[in-house]
Amino acid sequence: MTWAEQAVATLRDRGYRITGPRRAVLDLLERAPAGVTRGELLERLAERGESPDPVSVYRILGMLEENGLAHRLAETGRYVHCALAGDDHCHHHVICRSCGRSEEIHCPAINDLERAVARASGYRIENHRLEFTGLCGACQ
Amino acid sequence: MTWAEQAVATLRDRGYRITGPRRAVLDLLERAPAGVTRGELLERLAERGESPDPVSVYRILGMLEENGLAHRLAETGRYVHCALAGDDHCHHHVICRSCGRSEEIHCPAINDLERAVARASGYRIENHRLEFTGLCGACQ
DNA sequence: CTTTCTGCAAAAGGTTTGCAGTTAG
DNA sequence: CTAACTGCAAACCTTTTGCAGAAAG
Repeated sequence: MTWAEQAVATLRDRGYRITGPRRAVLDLLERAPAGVTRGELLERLAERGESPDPVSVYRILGMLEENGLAHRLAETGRYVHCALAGDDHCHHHVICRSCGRSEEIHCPAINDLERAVARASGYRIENHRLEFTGLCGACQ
Repeated sequence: MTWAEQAVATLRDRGYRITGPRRAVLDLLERAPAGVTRGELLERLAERGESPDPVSVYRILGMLEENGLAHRLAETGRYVHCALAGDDHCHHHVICRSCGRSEEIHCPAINDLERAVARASGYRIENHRLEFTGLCGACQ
């Protein structure tokens, strides 16, 4: 079962309707190892012959983000799909500054860090966002 | 020596000119514990009777960011001033989702994490950005 | 059939660019 | 004095909003 298929199932479960534009965006997100900007998304959709309204693409991306299926990287502004890792879903990415490629990473160590930060700052921590930038294997 | 004074010295060292608008922005950044949006910056400048061109404020914020003196939080889009911690200058913040307040935090543990991530992903890591969100002491 | 989603038009907002005049050093 | 910075005007791009028609379930 591919990521896009799982995403479709998740959305259906939550009462969302599965439309052409939504399928297309999910599919493109799945195929884009470096993520995509909204503009690229529109271009690629056009290449395929599908041309949903730019406004719809906006709304779809927003909806996917709210549902934890997509994430916009702060560093580059590109959208990436998120692994469907249930509740331990979190925002950890490594991003290549040369080719833009990015990977979702798993780092349990962040929890210790979180606890330490909570203690030191007096904040009750609820969420976090972590992005590493550098060069991927191919670009070094 | 206040942060703004140090920042002025740093900029002068690097050949930048110290102008009215630049002083004003540095001063406001120093006084804003929750950071400021560009819009708020303009309002507060107006309240003080100074009214630099919005475009200049843009350019000043950009310049400060390039020089590691200010940082735009991805989570909120607010600008905060960065401690002048020489080369270990990095982007670690805790942000209160209720009042917007934020603190720069120091967490050496990130270096271990960075090494682990580099090993696991094959990327050569050069930089990172870490933001925790939650509730500050006063807002809990 | 009903509710949600899309497409379209238009507005609102944020950011960039180029250039002439001003000012810091 | 001279190079750097500001202010201004305009362009540009991104994002939002409202609404009527289409389509998913």
